[in-house]
Amino acid sequence: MDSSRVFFDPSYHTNMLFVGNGDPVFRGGRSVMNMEETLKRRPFFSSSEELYDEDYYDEQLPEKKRRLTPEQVNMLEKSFEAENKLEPEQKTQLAKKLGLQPRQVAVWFQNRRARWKTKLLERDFDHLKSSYESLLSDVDSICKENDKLKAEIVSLTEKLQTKEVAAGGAPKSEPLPADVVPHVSILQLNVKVEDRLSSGSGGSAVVEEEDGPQLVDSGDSYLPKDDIDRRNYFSPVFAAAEQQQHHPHDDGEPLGWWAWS
DNA sequence: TTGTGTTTTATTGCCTCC
DNA sequence: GGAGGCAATAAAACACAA
Repeated sequence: MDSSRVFFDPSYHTNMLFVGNGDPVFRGGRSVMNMEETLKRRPFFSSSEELYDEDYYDEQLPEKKRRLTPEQVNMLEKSFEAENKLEPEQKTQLAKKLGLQPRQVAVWFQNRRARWKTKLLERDFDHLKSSYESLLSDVDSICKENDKLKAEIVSLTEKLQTKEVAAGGAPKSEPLPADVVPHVSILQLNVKVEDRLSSGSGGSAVVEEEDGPQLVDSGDSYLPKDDIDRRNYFSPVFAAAEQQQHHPHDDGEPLGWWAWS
């Protein structure tokens, strides 16, 4: 066999290519080539029919991975942008056009969908995290406001009592029981948070997106919209709010929702 | 140059759909 | 049951700091 012969391993279902001595055509380095260079250095790319030519096969040699050229990737990206799933006919056409095996095109799309999904999940994570942080900051300011109002109530009650005593006679009004005030504030908090979730501006982009649950590239998300009570996502916030009511000066990091198991 | 972390290409095994 | 999708994973290719 000609030692300079280029072939690929059919058992691998790819066009992994090696010269006859078993060395890959481009060993090491950064094999970023344009199509012209590719065709010069990869005779197997010159005709897609050759990819199916049994004479090109040699089953005994090891296989190596081969990166796609920027041109191939560009074309695949464009196809993916148009439609992220491949019809069989489109797969065959694309494979022919790019000088690849249909299997490679399918694999590329599969991996591309996986990368896309990862990106979406990362974005959802970021949105939820910032939404959570923003809610937490609301909780903080509401708690402060609550403390202020409680102090005001105490002060006004005292003033009232003083006036009643000064006017002669026993005070008619009793101070509010201490546990009443926190309940009021939690109620306020829930109302306010719900307002944020349902209002059109200022809150998380995730919960406010108008798209349905299906995954469409611009503005889609893995977060369900209508079918799940949104408060389920934020229930730990409410719990945190209540906890903060009871232990408002606890030090240390709040336990983020992303830390749940 | 080399060690190491990341990205890309490809396989495997399981699942669903027709 | 075959085709195609996905998750998990392997391993080559690549990037980059030391």
